[in-house]
Amino acid sequence: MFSVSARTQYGIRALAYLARTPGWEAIGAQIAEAEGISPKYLEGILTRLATAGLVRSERGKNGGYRLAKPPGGIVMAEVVAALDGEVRPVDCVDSLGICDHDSSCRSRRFWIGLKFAIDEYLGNRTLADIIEEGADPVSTR
Amino acid sequence: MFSVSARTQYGIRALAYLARTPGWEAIGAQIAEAEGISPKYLEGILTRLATAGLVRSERGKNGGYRLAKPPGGIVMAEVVAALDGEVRPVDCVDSLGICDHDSSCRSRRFWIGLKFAIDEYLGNRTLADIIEEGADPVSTR
DNA sequence: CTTTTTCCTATCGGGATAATAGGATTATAT
DNA sequence: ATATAATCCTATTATCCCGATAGGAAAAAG
Repeated sequence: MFSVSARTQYGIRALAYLARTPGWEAIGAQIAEAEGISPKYLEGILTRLATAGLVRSERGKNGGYRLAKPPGGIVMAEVVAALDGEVRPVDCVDSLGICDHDSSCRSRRFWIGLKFAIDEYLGNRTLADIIEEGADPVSTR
Repeated sequence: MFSVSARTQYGIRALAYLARTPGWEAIGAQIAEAEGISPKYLEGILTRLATAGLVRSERGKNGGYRLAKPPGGIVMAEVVAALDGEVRPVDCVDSLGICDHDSSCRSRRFWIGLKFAIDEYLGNRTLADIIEEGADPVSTR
């Protein structure tokens, strides 16, 4: 339940690799090789991350990918949204009129509450929390 | 992302129906009819809920299903686990040795943290929170 | 012993995911 | 210019899971 796609896991690995790399830049093949990800599949992942503004890409010789911001500015909620879409336990979380029991639906509020809980967690962690050594992420709050 | 299966949504509807029913008992066909769920598919759902001890079933004439406990005792975390399994963002949350970067893996802790956040939310809501009218669930805590 | 109900097993179609392939585009360097 | 090295784009495939369906077996009541 609530399992994360390989795409998202690959994406986080790629971002973490970039964050560890001098200048935060590398070429796709290099990331794929180092992280053991299918190069062609990784391409699509990096494209999504670039579209979301988390990564910058440059084509042609001497091209490659680099983090668009420092790791502390890359919020995990954005990463997840870029790769697997917004957190949406049920379809009616953001659009009404899907079922006939409209806005008084109790379970809808239940799922919206879950969405908030997840979004709050993901919104308060950054790539820096993932790559840094030491205590648990944001344990100091 | 993090979408809930139709199975779980159906299951919650069925539980809510039982909770609203006098004596908390009804037959499968009746629930399916009232909630607009495929009867045969609902069978499997109710079987799962019965196996998990959330619902009691009785076969034969005058048989049917009933809640095994009062709605306030049916924790949503159990419901979700019975229908879609435990919350497990990544496979390595409860078993090590899946990847080679064992227990020092930072992203593993990240996902475990997310699991805890979800489990805490689901563990603090019951069926009673879903069926009752009024304010948001557990807003009084 | 008939009826009513849950239980068990098997199958099927659709959709998404992960992966692969081939080429088109862009930019650098020589 | 031209070769090279990289991202970008589009399409295809294989596989798995889910939602749904079907047919019957088992059990309990009357």
